This record gives sequence, structure tokens and C-alpha cells, in this order.
Amino acid sequence: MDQTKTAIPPACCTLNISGKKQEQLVGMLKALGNPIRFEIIKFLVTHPGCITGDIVEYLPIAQATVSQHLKVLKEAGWISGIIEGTATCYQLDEKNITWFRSVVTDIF
Amino acid sequence: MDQTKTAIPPACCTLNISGKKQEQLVGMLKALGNPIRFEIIKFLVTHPGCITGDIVEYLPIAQATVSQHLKVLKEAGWISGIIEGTATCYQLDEKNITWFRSVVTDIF
DNA sequence: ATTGTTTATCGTAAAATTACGATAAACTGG
DNA sequence: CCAGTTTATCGTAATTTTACGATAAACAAT
Repeated sequence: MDQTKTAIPPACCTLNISGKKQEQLVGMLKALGNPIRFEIIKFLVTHPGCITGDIVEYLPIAQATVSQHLKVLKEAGWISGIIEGTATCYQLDEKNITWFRSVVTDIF
Repeated sequence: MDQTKTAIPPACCTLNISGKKQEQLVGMLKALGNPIRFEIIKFLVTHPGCITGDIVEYLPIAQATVSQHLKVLKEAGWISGIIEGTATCYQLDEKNITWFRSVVTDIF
């Protein structure tokens, strides 16, 4: 049969994902899809293990707001924070970020 | 000199991006970071060129809401729509999606 | 022309996000 | 113990997002 007119062209991505995996991914996308939070992640690349105060100093927003953004990033899986005395040292969650890269390259 | 204690471990990603490019990326991340919109993009992979009504039928939300999500996805660069009579045919914006994949694999 | 179909937009309500100051909690150093 | 430091959380206001029904606009078919 002639299928030249009915054949569906291959899509530029599969997006073959669902369930919990998709939820986790969408959550990470949402968290990173904010200019301030994206800057925080960028900052952590060059300043691993820095404390909240360093990020507050770097950004033009209040300490409480930075703390809130850090919470969002932590809950989405982008970062982890370890308490060091009164301070909290933040760093990229390499495990989850590796997972993110792997999933994105898989489905796109 | 002994740098064993001061050497910074290589980060799991570079996030080497800024300016308009970063803005475009963050915009695409934000748009995709929504469960409904993610489902729309997935649907378009398997139903390229489908019309708004098909998506409305597929999703459990009102037509007006779907239209609004489609607008967000279009403005972010994920999809394009061409008017076909009274209907509008939507499809993935392959050029932008290719750009997205390229940028993400570059910086992650 | 009239009727029916399809979709975007408008107006609006509810919910979520973002931001801030103030405060509390936890630790450090004297 | 007390004063200082750091950060998370609380309360709240402003903004944005999400959702819906109603309507308008653009086209189809009779």
C-alpha cells in the first residue's frame, strides 16, 4: 500500500516518560524555571558548599526570600544542605542532577 | 604547594549560560514545569498536527484553559499553531526543541 | 443569509507563588 | 550566662497562575 501520505514523520523527541518519574522531572523543571532559582544553581556551581549568607549577599533579594527559594530547590532535588554550626552549607545534589541529565537526554 | 585541601571538586554541570539565552531557557523550563502542559507536549509527540479540540477531548479541563496553556507553550517556544479553517493545528516547534536539547546537554 | 463548528479572548474567582519584615531557634565566643 | 551570628519559619501583602463560563470572531455548509 502507498503510505506516502499517511506516514507520520518521526518527532524530534520521544518524551517517553510517565508516572512518578514524570512527576519528579516536572517538579525539577518547575523549580528551575525561575530566574532567581536558576541564578542560585549557577552560583552553587562556582561556590560549592557556600552558606546561605553568601547567596543572600550575591542576590538582590531579602534573606527570607532566599531561604524560601533554597527550600524549593531542595524539595525539588536540585540541592542539599548540611548544617554547620549556625550556618547551612549548600551544594548541588549531584545524584539528582545526573538523573535529570540522563532523563532529559533520554526523552529529548 | 599542597592543594589537596583547597582544590575545588569539578561540578557535575557547568551551567555556563547567561543573558538572553538563559532567559529563553528559563522560560522554556517554566512553561514545561507544569503537569498539564507537559501532558500536552507529550500528546503532540504522538499526535502531530492535531487540533485544539483533540487536546481538549484528551484532557480533563475546560476548553478555555487548554487554549490558555497552548498560548503559554507557544510563547515559550515549545509549539507552533497554524490556522486551518476554523481549527488550529498544533505541532512541536522542532527548531526550538532542538535548541533546547542542545543547550541543556551543553550546560548539564 | 443562517446555522453550526471551532477556537481565542474576556471577565473573574480561587489558588499558588513571590516577596518582605519580624521573630524564633540553634549555635559560638567571650 | 549573655551577646552576637546565622538561618528557618511565621504572618502577610502583592502578584501571578490556573481555572471556568460566556462571548466574540472566523470560517463551513446548507
